[in-house]
Amino acid sequence: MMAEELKKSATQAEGTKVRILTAAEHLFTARGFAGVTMREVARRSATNVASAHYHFGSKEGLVIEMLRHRIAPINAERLRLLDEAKYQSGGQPLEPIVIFTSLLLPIGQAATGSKGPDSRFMQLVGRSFTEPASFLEKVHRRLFQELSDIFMVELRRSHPEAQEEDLFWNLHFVVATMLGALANHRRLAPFSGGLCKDKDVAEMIQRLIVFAAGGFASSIENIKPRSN
Amino acid sequence: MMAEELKKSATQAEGTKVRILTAAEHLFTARGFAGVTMREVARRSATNVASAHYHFGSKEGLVIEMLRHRIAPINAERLRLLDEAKYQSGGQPLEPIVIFTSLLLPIGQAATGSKGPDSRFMQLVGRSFTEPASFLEKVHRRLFQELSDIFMVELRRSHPEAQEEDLFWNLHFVVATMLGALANHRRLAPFSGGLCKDKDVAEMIQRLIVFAAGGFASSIENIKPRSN
DNA sequence: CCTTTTCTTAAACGATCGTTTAAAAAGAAA
DNA sequence: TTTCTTTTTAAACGATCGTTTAAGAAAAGG
Repeated sequence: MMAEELKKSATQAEGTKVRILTAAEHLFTARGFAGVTMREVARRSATNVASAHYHFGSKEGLVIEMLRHRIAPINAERLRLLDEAKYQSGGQPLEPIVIFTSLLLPIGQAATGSKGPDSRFMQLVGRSFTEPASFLEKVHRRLFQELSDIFMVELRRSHPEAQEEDLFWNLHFVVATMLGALANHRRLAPFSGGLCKDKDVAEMIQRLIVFAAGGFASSIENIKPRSN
Repeated sequence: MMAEELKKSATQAEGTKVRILTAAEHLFTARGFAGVTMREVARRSATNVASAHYHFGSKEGLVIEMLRHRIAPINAERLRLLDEAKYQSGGQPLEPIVIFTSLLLPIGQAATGSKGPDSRFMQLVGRSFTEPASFLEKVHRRLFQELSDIFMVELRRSHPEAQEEDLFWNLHFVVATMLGALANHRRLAPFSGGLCKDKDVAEMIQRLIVFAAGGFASSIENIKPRSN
């Protein structure tokens, strides 16, 4: 190989990796990690089973890379929105609803991508938290620990008098609400008798932000009333 | 067989069914539906693979029966608490937090069962909503449709002026929060740096009820302010 | 050109899956 | 006991899994 590691290396084989990743994403989304075989991934990406092992080492490696490949841009957008809000507030603590908007909006945008309503990918992300596969814990820590810390700092700035424990619990609940709503939406919507439409993910995100901010405010205030 | 179908039939074989169900619950909880083999269930329950097929027909049948066997009592307790609240209110519409307490408390009690903190079973319930297996949708409808309708009636009585769509969306979010919090707790708690303890499920449920009620109230009021 | 590394492929390996078969064991009814 | 049904068991069936091997094709470097 050439010594210039910095070059994009979009030369060859990179196309194969992307094809495999895309096929894997669609298949894992539809049928789960354990429900998809490497042979199906190979067939859908028009490659070979050994090729996927060559590029990703194992099925686990493929799952990890697929998640990272998709989630990293979403997290980048989250941090961008948060920085933007911090800049606009001019050093003042952010309102919780602004913080949660930065956290929730990008995942909604990702769910309403150009290529149709691929809201099912959100089900895959939610699933990655409930799947028993232990190797996912490392992925989650690598993908979300830093993000969690950064948002926690803003939450603390907006509620300097709150107990650390309460802030954690309620951020925890906000994330759980987001994961639960996005992951379970397709299964929960039918219970509304068709009133919760499957398509309009954007509307759901807006409602979700209001709900999460309301739950957070209610909990913080009920436990330790604001004094300022 | 005898003609008395009403007899409890606790005679024989019933013990085998229970042993298989218990073993299946523990294994499915630890490693998911696709991650557990019928041979493992047979070994753990000290039976034979063919025995499980004799009693439950298939692996799907075993999963369905295991879920029903566990969730049915929880739903019964939910309805009992709701009836009790309705009786005590004397015909007055119930406060949303009372409705949500009836909905959320029983699942917390089930998670703090006598045999140690089997909070992992809640992860299994949450997983059953994100798993791709389509046969689960029928189970969910059978187990939760009636419950959903009953709780929806009480929500409507407590908010007669709200739009049907808004009520559905926010009940939807409450359930999603519950599922998300219970299912993801073990994966989310580490992000708090150990502040969210794994053991105290009861405390989490109490916080969850406050959070859910607050989110619900905030959403309903923001969309259509109460006039009475 | 030739050499070396990177990538792709067909074929096979060993293991394990859900399910079924057929016969023996256990229980209930007579 | 004898007869009939219900339950348990060992063994096997056919299919499919993730992974590896080994050889060839393609690309890169000289």
